[in-house]
Amino acid sequence: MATKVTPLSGFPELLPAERLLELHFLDTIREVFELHGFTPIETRAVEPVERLLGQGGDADKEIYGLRRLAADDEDKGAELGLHFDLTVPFARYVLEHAGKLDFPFRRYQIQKVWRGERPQQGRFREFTQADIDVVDVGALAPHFEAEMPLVIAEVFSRLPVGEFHIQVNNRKITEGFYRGLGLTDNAGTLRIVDKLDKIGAANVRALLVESGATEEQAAGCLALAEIRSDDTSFVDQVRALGVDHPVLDEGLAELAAVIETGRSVAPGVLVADLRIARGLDYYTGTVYETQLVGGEAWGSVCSGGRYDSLASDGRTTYPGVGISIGVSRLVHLLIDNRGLTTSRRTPAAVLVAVTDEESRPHSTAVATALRARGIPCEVAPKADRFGKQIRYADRRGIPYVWFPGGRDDSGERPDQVKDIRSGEQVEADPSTWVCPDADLRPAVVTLTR
RNA sequence: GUGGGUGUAGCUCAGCUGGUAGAGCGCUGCGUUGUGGUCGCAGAUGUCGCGGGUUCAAAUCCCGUCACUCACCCCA
Repeated sequence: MATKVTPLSGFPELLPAERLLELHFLDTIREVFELHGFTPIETRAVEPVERLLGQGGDADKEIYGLRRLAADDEDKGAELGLHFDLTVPFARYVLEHAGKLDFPFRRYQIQKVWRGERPQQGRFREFTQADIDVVDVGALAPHFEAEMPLVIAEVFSRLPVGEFHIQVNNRKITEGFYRGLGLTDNAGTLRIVDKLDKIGAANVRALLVESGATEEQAAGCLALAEIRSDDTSFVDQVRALGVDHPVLDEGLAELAAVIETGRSVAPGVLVADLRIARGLDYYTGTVYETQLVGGEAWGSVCSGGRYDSLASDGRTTYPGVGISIGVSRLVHLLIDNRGLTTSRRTPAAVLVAVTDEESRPHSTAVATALRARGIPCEVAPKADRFGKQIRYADRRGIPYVWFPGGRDDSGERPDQVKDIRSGEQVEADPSTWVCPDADLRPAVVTLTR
């Protein structure tokens, strides 16, 4: 069947060089997560739809349903859906395996997730997230809320992402403030205020009034949303607005603690920003959002928050806090906007040339010797003219070509290896030859355009 | 789901008010009997998204459809 192949919207695929770049990111993320003692798990791709919809029950989460094509109408069973994040499956996992886990339980999880929303720049239907979470039994110590973004900051400091800001807010601040103002539709208000960056203060004010707020209440919401600071001075700024509510007090204290810890451990990374509201609806306290400086149009590349009642079996509640790197969005942003890629489109550092098919075993032996010492290499597929074999390497970005020696009229000739970037060619022995560490793996590079 | 834009060579695109398909890059070969990149010469490649309509004639005009894309919603 010769059907035309076309891309599937929202299901991106990378070419080899970019996939190598993504793997570099994934390797770095995993390494830092493990350095911080997070333990790996993987959950199945599907959950019962009922669980995915959760307590909220709002069906507009754009969940992909799953069913057997051969299933007939009677064959109902549990309805399954692909998970749309890693936190909900994790909460279920904790409940299911609580008896065998050690609390507080720190885990990391790097997997694909699916959302049926309309794709756009940086928004896919299938994408990879890298999550860390900590859950405990009954109560969760607040210092974990400061730890999460600091781990992320360490990940990002090892990746070529440039400058970034992790913005932190606390849902109790907005909720307490709105209630103190006399506004009851917390989620609705938050949603409108969240558009501030996009549509401006005047439009937000108009929308708030349209939704039933008074001019004074709208002004209050905007004033709160304007507040941001990289220290705890935001507390006084909020106090100055003259709104009082016990939930607001709680939120201010919690956020102040997070910012204070952040300041002492990694100055300049965390910013209290009282306008940020995004994130899933199960967050109950601290929420995080991360923007790359210059990449604001792509939205947050890393978000999360604290959830107090996501995992509960009725008797025991396991509160948690977590944060998730949007690996696909981050990598695509850097590829598309900053021309990031890798120095070659294969892991191979060396191409071992083949003189003629009779001597292919010699070339294979060279490759085996190199691999034994951790040097990635491949043997030329065809005993072409050396010019063509060099071009084969050049196309792929392989930096070295190995020429096997042998016997000719002038006697025994040693192996030689050529750096095809500089043209330098030297005699070499496959059991001792080394290349600079920088050449061993594909390097991250920026395309000059 | 709603609204806008776009579908022509592997890629980026040109092709006016209809006259039978082009450029650049890339690719293949040769100059260069085993050492590439530059340069020169030669060459290959298209159901012009799909279906229908108008017409002597459609990539071009009309209708439909599909896909991609941007925005809204929502979010990594």
